[in-house]
Amino acid sequence: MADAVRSRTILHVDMDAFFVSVELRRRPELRGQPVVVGGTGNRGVVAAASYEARRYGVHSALPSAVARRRCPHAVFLPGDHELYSEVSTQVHEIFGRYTPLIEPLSLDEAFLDVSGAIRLFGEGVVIAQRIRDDVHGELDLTCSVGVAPNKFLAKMASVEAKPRANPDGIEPGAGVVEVRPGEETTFLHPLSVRRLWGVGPKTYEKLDRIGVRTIGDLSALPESTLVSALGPSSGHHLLALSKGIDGRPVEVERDPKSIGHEETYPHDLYEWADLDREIVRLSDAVAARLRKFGSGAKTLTLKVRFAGFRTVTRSVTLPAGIDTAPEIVAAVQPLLHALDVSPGVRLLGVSGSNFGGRSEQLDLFSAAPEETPDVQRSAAAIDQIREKFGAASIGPASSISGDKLRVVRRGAQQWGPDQQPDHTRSGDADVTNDPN
DNA sequence: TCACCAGTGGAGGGTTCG
DNA sequence: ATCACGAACCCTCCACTG
Repeated sequence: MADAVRSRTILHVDMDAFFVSVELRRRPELRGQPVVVGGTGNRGVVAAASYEARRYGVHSALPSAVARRRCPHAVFLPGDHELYSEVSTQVHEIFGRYTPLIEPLSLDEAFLDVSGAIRLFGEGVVIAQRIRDDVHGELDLTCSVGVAPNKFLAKMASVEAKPRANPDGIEPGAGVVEVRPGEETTFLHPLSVRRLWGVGPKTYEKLDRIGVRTIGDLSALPESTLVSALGPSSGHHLLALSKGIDGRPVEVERDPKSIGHEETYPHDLYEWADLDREIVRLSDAVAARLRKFGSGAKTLTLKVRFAGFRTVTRSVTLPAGIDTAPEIVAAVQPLLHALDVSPGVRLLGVSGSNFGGRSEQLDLFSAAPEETPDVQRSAAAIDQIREKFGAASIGPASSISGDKLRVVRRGAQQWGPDQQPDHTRSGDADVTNDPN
């Protein structure tokens, strides 16, 4: 049983400015320039910034409008999620040469448990360097790698390994940084608590109020103090992290616990006709993904962000899981209609959780086709058509916009509404109904 | 019948992450 | 002076059950 606590070697691999770096492979003339990938519209955000752009204070999640002001001469690119996804798969293929224990964190980050690969390939830092060489040699991309006995420390180490941009210039990074067993506190304690996983602006504020600024400060606190400040779960967890303790395993496959879609509109919506149409679109998208996942959702949640940025959620839980658009609309639409939308709606979202129900029941009792309700049979037909002709080939009639006979789909908009062509003020509800 | 308790699950909001 | 999207997790309140 002592084997259960045998020490591990974990890598955290983080691609450098991933989306931008992928774009630069096909736009080499832009190398060395400030380049920004992300939402191009006024309500979008930055998804990735080149290190040249970071010198001007442009970083991911920054509103595009602010980025444009800080760095007007930057080249702004809309982003190509599908391409990044493909390249990410190629990067993971390289990881797979060294270990099957890969936990993707996002398209550009992953944890690797290489404990079992050391005898074959060498120490953690050796594997880390080989991965960097493979990625650079084969894909023309660079990455930074942290090596440590657990996930948390590996992640912290990879940040230290990264290049840094400041107004004066760009410092190249070390590429690989290792935190060896025994060095945990020396490495961690001088760093700001802000760097801890789970400490955002709000938690930092709370910690700052009780005089905690570095991870060392936090580690010296009695657990009871931290628990009363942050709650039992976070308190316990953060204290462990501050001591370099993190027992979470690298998890290869994690089933999602919710599936949802949300969208920010280029103009606020006021008309029920528009809102209902959007509810149908979002429900249809969620339903399709639920069916693909092979499970119904018992809890459906509606999310509404009003023009003033106030956000509310409303949810219902049904006795059985559902996975078709009409059923989801029926569950979610009344939630929306119970709200006062007169302030204007900036964002709508629909999501399903609490999985279970339909698919399993169908398996259990294997209903005869003629007993299958119409909604489910037509949903299956829709899935087949989309399989053959693409996702945009078919959609609910009520999601077709009035003026153009075209299924309204904006699946590509990942980082906010696209740049709007100067809008024709011809009877568009969201424009003409502005109360002012 | 009442007061209290523990456990559970829903609802709604908030925070954090990439 | 403007703030995406998708998801996970946490907290608090509340109703119900025994």
